[in-house]
Amino acid sequence: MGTAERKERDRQEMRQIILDAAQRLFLDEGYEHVTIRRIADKIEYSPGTVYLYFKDKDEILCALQEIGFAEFYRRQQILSGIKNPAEKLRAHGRVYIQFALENPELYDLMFIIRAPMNSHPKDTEWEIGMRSLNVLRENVQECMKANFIKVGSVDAISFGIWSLVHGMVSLIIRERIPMIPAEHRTAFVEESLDFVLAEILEKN
Amino acid sequence: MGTAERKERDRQEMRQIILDAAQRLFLDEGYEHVTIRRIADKIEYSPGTVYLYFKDKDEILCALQEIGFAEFYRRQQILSGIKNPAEKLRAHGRVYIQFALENPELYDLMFIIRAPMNSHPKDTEWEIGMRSLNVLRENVQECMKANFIKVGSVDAISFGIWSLVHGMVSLIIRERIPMIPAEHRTAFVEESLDFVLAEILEKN
Amino acid sequence: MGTAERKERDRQEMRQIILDAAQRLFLDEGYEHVTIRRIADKIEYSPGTVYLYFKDKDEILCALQEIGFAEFYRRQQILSGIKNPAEKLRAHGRVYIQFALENPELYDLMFIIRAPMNSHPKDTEWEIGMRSLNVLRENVQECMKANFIKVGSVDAISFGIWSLVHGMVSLIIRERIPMIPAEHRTAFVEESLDFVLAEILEKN
Amino acid sequence: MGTAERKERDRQEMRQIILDAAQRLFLDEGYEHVTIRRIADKIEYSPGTVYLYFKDKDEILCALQEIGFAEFYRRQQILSGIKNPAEKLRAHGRVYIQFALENPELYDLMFIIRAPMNSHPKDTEWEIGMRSLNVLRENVQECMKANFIKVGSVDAISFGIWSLVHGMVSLIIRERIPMIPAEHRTAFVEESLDFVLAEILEKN
DNA sequence: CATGAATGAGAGTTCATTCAT
DNA sequence: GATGAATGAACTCTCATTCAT
Repeated sequence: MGTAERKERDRQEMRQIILDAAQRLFLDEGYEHVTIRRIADKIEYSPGTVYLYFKDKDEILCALQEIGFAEFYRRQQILSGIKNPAEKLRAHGRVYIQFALENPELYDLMFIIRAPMNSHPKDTEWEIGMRSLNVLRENVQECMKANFIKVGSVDAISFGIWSLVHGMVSLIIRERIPMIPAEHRTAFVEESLDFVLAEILEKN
Repeated sequence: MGTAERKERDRQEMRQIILDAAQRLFLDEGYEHVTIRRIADKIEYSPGTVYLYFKDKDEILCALQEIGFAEFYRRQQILSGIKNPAEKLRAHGRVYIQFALENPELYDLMFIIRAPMNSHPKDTEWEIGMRSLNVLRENVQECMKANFIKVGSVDAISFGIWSLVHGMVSLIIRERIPMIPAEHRTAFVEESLDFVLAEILEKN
Repeated sequence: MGTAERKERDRQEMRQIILDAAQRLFLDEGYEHVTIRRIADKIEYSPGTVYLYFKDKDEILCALQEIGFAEFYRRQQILSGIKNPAEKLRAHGRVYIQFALENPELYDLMFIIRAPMNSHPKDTEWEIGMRSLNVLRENVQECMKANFIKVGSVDAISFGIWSLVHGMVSLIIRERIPMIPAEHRTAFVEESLDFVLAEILEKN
Repeated sequence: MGTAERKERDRQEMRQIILDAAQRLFLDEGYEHVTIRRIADKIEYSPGTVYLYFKDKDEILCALQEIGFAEFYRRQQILSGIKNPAEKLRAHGRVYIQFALENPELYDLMFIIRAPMNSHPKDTEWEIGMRSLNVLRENVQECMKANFIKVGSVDAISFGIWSLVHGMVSLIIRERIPMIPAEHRTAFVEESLDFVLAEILEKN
């Protein structure tokens, strides 16, 4: 009875092909130019075919978002090996930045794009986003317990740190920092991050 | 030769009228609902007329960006009255946030939107943006001179602070923080900002 | 040669399954939502399969019409138990109305919809419809014989009565009588029917 | 200042051209085949142009309905010259039938089509329809006052008469009476109508 | 026999832009 | 200088139907 399985696998493959095409279009032409037609053209199928695999445009975007969130969460998990919470927080920041700059189009979709969570998700969708935020909150909490951070509320601090890294990568992704040559980007960004985190994390 | 001058002045007036209408539409209906037709309707001219004053839609958006940058710069200038550089930096952050949250669509256009500077100047445009960044850099430099900040490069620190505030407001504007109820927003944001700046600015 | 017979019987069974599903869709979702895909989904076959049993969508609609006519004819037959022709005529009207209001989408298909008998028989089809009309004609004829109706041609009278009930139910089905609240519908319709029939059927 | 007027007149002319094309399409191809694109093709304009004169497809249908209701009402008004209410009622029926058979596509739109009064009208629209119904009700009332009709409620009787004529014409328009050759249609229909009305209207 | 992936045509609608007046 | 009617290309989405497997 491998038939049903094969069918399902084929289906998933086709979904993936569509998602890949959509993602490419994001990179090449930007969010607002991603249309069902263009996706269909890119994969050399008819527009109708896309609808066999995705209910509508939103579903495609949501699927891409989920892929992004899953990958980001996966990267966060690796951090759990780091015992020192301050060190972990610094690594956290670098992981965030690295993820964003390696997958700018996914990051854009997840955190920048004008939310396409019109119809269905809102909950399921963001739950998965919240999961990642919670990992950060826990990290901050550990830092507080270990006295690396002595004042402030967990939420405010977490939001601050998140904003810091989000601000950096979104200025880069949306090309608002022409002053930094591309080749120094990562170094520059990490310097900024290190500076702020160094100030926040007191030597105890 | 007053005729040519008058003509030019009339022309500028009309451009302003169009830009005002466009800006109102931004505020009232959001970026994606701004169409040439709607702008024309609002000023009670025909769509064709708009094209007599602006080459295309992009040119209107760019002009609006400039208006935004000018207004933001104006607000920054007020800060020059504050003598204590640390205090000034804190005020700087609040001014930034206030500007963004009061003019979310304009802010979006200036700092978030996928740049519509496709066919247009790219440089002229950003010069004006850089001017504002420089005001921040100077403020940071003052803080370093006055020993409020003891380590780090001016550029990295400036970028960090900018990223922090940009990150906060852009997460809010693009609705990525469902966890904060709208009424606590400003307080929460300022708490985060104060926390980070307090850590950065050492008591000397 | 039982094989051929079995095949034919299987074929008829499958046709019936498809028609049942189609009819359910009619009732549940209305004419315009009946698509081949939905029918196929409902019976858990593929769209292609439907085409093995029916040439096209029209053929399904025609088959449904026939089912409708058969059911209506069946209901008419029950009337033959009523001996008094005047009484029978009144019952006839009520049966008609009841059938229509109980199966509005089917009735619509049979008597209102722009005929889907485009490519199809036109005659075979309507023969079966005529059969029902003839039952009415006979009833009218009986009434004339029994002196309940004293003047007029059978055809004109039959057409008049048919038009009356068809007019009532089709105004209702196509929602052209906002003035009657739904709960009084049946009562109101029967009042109208009784009035007209009372006038037509003289007390002899 | 005839310019504004001319503009308005041109506009109305274009609307009329569109409406005429739509009406033709109704006749030639039936309601469900009337599409914006086909209308545009027929008048040799682009689809977008149609939207300059009508908000959406519904508005076109509603405009046609209104035209139909207006014309029908106009014809009803002529009846007011007839003093004898019984005679007037008979004329009323003939006017109704004549209007329907002379303008089958309009009639279809007004009374048969699955109501397209989705969004806006419902009220404005049917008010105008009700106006015509009221003319009938008044006629019936006059008949009752003058003792041509001795029993029954005005509403039930009016509904009965309306249903009768509506039933006749809609069976014809939707081609459910293949048994009558087209050339005898009017005569046959009037015979039926006269029969029923004769029974209803007692000689007093 | 049955599948179901794929299509092609077409639905309604929107909008930046042009051009004859 | 201003008009505004008109366009053409684009959009998302639906569906009857076909055909290789």
